[in-house]
Amino acid sequence: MDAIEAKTEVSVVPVTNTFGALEKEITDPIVYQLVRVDGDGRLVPATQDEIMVVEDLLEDDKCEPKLVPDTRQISESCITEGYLMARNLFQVPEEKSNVLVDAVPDLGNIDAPEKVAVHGLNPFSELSDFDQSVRTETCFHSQDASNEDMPSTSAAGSSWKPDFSKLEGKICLDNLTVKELQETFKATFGRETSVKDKQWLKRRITMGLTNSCDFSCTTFIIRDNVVVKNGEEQIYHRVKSRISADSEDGVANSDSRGSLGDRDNRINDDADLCGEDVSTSAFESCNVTKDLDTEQRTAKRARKPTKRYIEELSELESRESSEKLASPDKISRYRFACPQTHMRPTKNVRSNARPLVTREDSLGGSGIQIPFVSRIRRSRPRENFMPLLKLQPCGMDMVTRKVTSAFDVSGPQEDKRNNDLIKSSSSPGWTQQPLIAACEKDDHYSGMKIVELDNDVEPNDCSEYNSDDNVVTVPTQKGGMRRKHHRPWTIDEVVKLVEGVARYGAGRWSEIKRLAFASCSYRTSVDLKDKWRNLLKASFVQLPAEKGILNSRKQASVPIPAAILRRVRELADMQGQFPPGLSTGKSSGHSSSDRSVHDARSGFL
DNA sequence: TTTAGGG
DNA sequence: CCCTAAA
Repeated sequence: MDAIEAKTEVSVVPVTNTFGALEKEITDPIVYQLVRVDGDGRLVPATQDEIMVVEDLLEDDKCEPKLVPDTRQISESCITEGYLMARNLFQVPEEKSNVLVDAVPDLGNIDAPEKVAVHGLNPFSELSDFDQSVRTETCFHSQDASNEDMPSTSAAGSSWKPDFSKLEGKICLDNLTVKELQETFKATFGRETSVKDKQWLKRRITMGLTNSCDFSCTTFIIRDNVVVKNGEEQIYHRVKSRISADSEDGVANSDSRGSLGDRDNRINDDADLCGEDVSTSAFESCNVTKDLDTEQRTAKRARKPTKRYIEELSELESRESSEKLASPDKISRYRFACPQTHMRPTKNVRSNARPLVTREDSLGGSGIQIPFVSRIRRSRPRENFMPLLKLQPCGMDMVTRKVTSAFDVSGPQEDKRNNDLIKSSSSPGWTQQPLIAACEKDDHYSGMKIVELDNDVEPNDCSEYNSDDNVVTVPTQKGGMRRKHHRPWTIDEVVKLVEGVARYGAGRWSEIKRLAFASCSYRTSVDLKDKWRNLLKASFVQLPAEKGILNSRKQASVPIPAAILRRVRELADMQGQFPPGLSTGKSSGHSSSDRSVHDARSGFL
């Protein structure tokens, strides 16, 4: 199980050559190669897809001194490389700060607070601002910041590692002076800083610690600008107010969501994430033997989904939300079938930021917070969606693909029902259809809204079906991009259609639809036309042999009563319609009785 | 937007 | 059923 899981992980580990280096890092003396940790611990070069995924991750961490998109991934690195975990002692080369700056060029950019302001959407900025106001008295200054400041003896150019083993008790960043913060900064990042901005320093340190592999390998965690030990955190957590706890979670999980928040400027309202999960996750992330349950919980820190993944899922859910508007009770059924996702509105502490909707996606066992991005691209979902996918079959994420296929379960069976013959109105299978259909999406549900009530014709009794008029379409993998769920025609509908044709004439499909099918919103005028065409064909095929054939062959669905077919042909004959190629002598041998009835009725034609 | 016809 | 041209 772990092996399987490991295969899907992508790790960024330092290597000594530039083989496979990401383009982004070409300028960096420290080169990272993207590898995948195989089940047996081997390092497998990453595929192009994985590289793209990681590139996505790196994009958001541009200003990060270290490439730590995910502690879990790093934990793999720890396992693989060993030295990462073993290395506890480190020295800050005080006079080598320039070298280090070179080694981590981006760090120079973040030195100035203004630079952060440019990036602006830093989750920690909100957190620290926020935390200050809710800071509790339990935060005490038990350590001198100089404890973190190590003597510097390391050689030039050697990779620097922070020493968290020196951390004992708690350190409340809020209580530190600027100087202490600067020293803490140095201990954390291994370089000096001249920034006087306490806020910025705290943010930086918090972020650095949170994103640090070495730190996550310790039993320390960060809570509310306070570095605490794992055990003590429990006690600490108890005295925290609820609202504060929310923000804490945001901090503790920021390595998995920080980049998201970075972009979206939000704070997660992680009400259901208990403190225990948070406190243990950091420790367990470096545990080699992880049972599945642990995996699930630590999955909170799983890798950030790709943009495309976010987009695709959001598109699905945007349709879900649309459907919610159209029919509130539909959503519950949909949920029943697809309980894995749920929307979660979150409030933003910042006044200048709009509330952002995220949802927790537990697909693939990873409860990743995914921002809900609404696609403003088009009013209607792209129709030629599948052709695009065909051009790029790898377009969808695996997870997304699973989602789509889940919607698609009814696809193969569809063809069985997809015949021109009409089911009897008492078809028992249909009443259960909505359960399946509820899981599918409809772009044309707008048709349901337009229910015209000028039903001056007859009391349409297709009402037994329009109670749940699921006009649903489903994006299919192959073939058509989306297909309306085949809705078998009932005899009632056929009769209405025939009568409608008789009254208004074949071709007036709009009229017939509006007047005779007012309550059957799922039948479009085109549907009527198509059905009539089929009826016509059927009638002319069956009529020559007529009466004998009707029920002789067992059809999957109930055949159209001969009487109806007869009338169809009469109408067709009368209106000059006849199936092309099947000329049965349009005005020749008819039963005169039928014709007379017909004449009387369609006199206005 | 509706109709007609092909797929 | 879907798509599209044509009106």
